[in-house]
This record gives sequence, structure tokens and C-alpha cells, in this order.
Amino acid sequence: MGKCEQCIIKQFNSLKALTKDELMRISNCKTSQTIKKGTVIFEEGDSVNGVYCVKDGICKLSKLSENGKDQIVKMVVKGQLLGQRSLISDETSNLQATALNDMEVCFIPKSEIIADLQNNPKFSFDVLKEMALDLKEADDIIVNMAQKSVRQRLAETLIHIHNSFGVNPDGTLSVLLSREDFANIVGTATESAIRVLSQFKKDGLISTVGKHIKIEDLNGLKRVE
Amino acid sequence: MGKCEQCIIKQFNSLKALTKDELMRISNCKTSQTIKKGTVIFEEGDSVNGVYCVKDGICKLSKLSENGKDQIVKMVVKGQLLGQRSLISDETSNLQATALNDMEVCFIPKSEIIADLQNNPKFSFDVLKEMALDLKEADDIIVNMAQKSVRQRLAETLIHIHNSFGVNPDGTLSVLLSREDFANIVGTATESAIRVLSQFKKDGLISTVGKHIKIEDLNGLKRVE
DNA sequence: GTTTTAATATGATAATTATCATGTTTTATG
DNA sequence: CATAAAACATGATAATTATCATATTAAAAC
Repeated sequence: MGKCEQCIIKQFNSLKALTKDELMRISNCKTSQTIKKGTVIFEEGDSVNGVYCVKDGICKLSKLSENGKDQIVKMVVKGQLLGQRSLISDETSNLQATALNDMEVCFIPKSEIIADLQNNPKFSFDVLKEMALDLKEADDIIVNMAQKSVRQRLAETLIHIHNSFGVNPDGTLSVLLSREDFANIVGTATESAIRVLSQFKKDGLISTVGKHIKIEDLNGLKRVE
Repeated sequence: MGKCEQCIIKQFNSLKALTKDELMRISNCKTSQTIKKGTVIFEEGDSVNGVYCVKDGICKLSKLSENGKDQIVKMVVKGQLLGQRSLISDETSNLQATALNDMEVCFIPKSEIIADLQNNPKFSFDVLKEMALDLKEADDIIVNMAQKSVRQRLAETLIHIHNSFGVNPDGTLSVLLSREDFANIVGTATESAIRVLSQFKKDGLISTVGKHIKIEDLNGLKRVE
């Protein structure tokens, strides 16, 4: 099993703020896992007894609404941590995590991480910084949800995925989502998401290769109203 | 000027995790302020060079959208801290803070607080816990915005204000908001918010005394669809 | 206290989005 | 490879919400 102190992934998250000794301790109690696409990693109400460090792959964080829709709140990609929030609040999870493709993760038990959070101010301050950014993003999503049209939100979602998660060699978005996923990010009916994407295609803003989407006119998407 | 180490307000926020020595140091550099209703405490893009500890009164945190609406993201009440997020991220503010009534606050300069965040793990962990709760609330708002109707959101807003901020002796909500404020919390047009509130009144769910709103049927509001 | 301004209220209509129905294409499975 | 199942697509229609117009009431300013 890989050693945390040598793992390159931690450069992308707060674990980089840990000392070599702390990393070695964590390395000894962590477990590596492969998670298949579609697997529910944890669901709302679960006690998540630790933190996942995502070495590869992508997952969605979502919450079931009373109307049966599964609103996607955030996506967690390679390099990021998963499950810190409920761990810090010492609560069961508020969200469900589902793998969007095959994932490689390391699971670090709660007790180890909590000890470091309480003893290493550099680490806890770094986690705090990450959480402050998450909160800012969440605030911005609230504003978008409240004030922008489905068309705008979907255009911005495409741009966000493009900019934050990158593209494949052929230019298609590296994150492959179903139309239903898009609808659940934007907060609309699946049919509406399909309709808007079809329109974007007609307007030459995007093209599709199978289920893969390629942004053809980024500035056009930015101008969508 | 009051002394932080003796101030009762800190029991309601993370400042309680500071040591007596730290509190005395902060006490010496803090400034007390009275803020009049309607005053913009800071706006989007401002460098907020410290944290406000709200001793009395309420303010709204909002963000201007491109369509001209000022979406309210959160309300900060007596006992809470204001401005920590942008301070921690070391960024200009993402939100505007506006006093909803006359406020009493203490302003603690950034340098003092940052030093404590980096040196006192108990304090930074407490701030982290608060921020984790803020993030959870924000996630829940995203889900509500995306999946619930204006009627439902407005009903839940009334319930939230009732439960979290309390009522006056006559039973009316202690937080006095304009119809426009309600619209900007719910993310709808002012006319729509007015219409829904009128309907709630007709349905006997609420009553009004001037601009003050009283919840008459809490369970009824919970059942709104 | 009157005038002016802002906030609240309501109707009419338009725009947006959801829902239901149904067909097609793609993917999974025996 | 045939068949079932899921995902995608599109039309018709209904429901929700926004916008514009216009009163009415309340609050602020002179």
C-alpha cells in the first residue's frame, strides 16, 4: 500500500499541512479502496467515520428532496477530500456521495484526523480555508439558483465543468454526466435539461459525441440569457 | 469600553474558545460601534480587515445578481460573528452586509484574530465547526431553492425566522423585514412574495400587525405545498 | 399637516418551467 | 444477436412565476 508521506495527491488538499510524523501515522491506519462507478459511498444519515482522500475519479454530493429529485450540491474530484464536513460537525452526513466513475480513494479513520485537527493549527487552518471556499461557492450557487434561468444555470454548469474539471484529448468534457445529472445540478426537470442542451446544440454552442459534450463556443455560452 | 474577557456575548460564538490572555489582548485593540438600521457595513469587493462580533441587532448578507436583485444568503444575529469567511480566505468580501435594525458590534482587527486562528487549535477548530454548520445550511438552501416552490420557500422562511430568531411579546416575528427582503430571501419577485403572504393571511396561516407578521398556524405553514 | 415618496397590494398578461404522453436511440443482459 | 431496459428526445398542455400597469396605503420630508 502507498505511503501518505510520499503520495503526491496530498499536495492538492489540506493533508499537505500535516507533518511527516503525522502522515506516517495516518499512513499506517488508512485503507485504500477502489469504488465502482455508480456506487453510493455514503448516504444521507450515515455516520461517516472518517475522511476519503480522492486519488482518482469523481463523485457527486447530492441530497434527496421531498419531491423525489436528487439535487446535486457539489462534485468532488481527484485531489480533494470527501466527508470532512460531517466529520467536523460530528454529525451524520447531510448529503449522499455517489461515484460518477471508477474511483481510487484512501479512507482515513475519524480518530486520526480529529486528533490532528485539534493539535496541528496549521492543518486545521488549512481545512478551515478550504471550507471557507466551499462556503463561498455554495453562496454563489444559492444566488444563481434564485436569480438565474435554467438556460443560464445550465450554460454556467457546462462552463464550470469545463474550467474546473478539464477536457479529454478530443475536447469533450472529462466529466461524463447523464442528462438527469445535469438536471439535478441545475435544479430542473430532466426533460427541461434535455431541451436546453438540444437548443444549445442547435445554436452551435456545444456539440456531442455520443454522450460526451464538447463546448464549441465558450463565449457564446457565457452570453446565454 | 467593555472587556471581552467579561463579555457574555462570546458564549454564543467561537470567541469563547480563546484563553483569558488572548481575550484581554483582543479587548485592547477592538473597537465598539453602533450601526444604524440600513447602514451597509461592508459591500461585495470590500476588504474586511477584521471580524465583527454582533452584540445586538441583526444584519443581512446578500449578493447583487446581474438581474439587479439583491439575493439574501444569510442573516447574522446577536451573538454571531460577521466577516470571518472572507478573512479566513484572505479575500475581499463575496457578500454585502446591511444592518436590518440598529446594531451594537465590536470590531476585532484581522491581525489579532488571524494570529489566534493560527496558534490556538481549540479556537480554529471551533471556528471550523461553525463554518461547517454554515456550509450545511447553505447546502440545504441550495436544495430548497432548486426543488421547492416559492410558496414552500416562503413558508419555510417564516418558520425559520420564527424558530431561529424568536418572537416579540405580542407573538410577532422579532425580525422585521420588508416584502422586498422576503422576496430576496426566497429568490422571487417582490410582487410574488406579496401575493403569497396575502394568501397566507387569507388562509389564516399568518396575521399582520402593521408590517409585523405573526404566525397563527405553524403546522399549517409546515404543510404548505 | 400637507406633500412627496416609498411600500404594499392586486389585476392582466407574458414568459418560463413542469408534467404527461409517446417515440426513438442507446446500452445492458440473457 | 435478440430483447429488455434505460436514457434521450420532443410535442402538447398545465402550472408556476415574472413582468407591467395601476391603485392604495403608509411613511418620510418639508
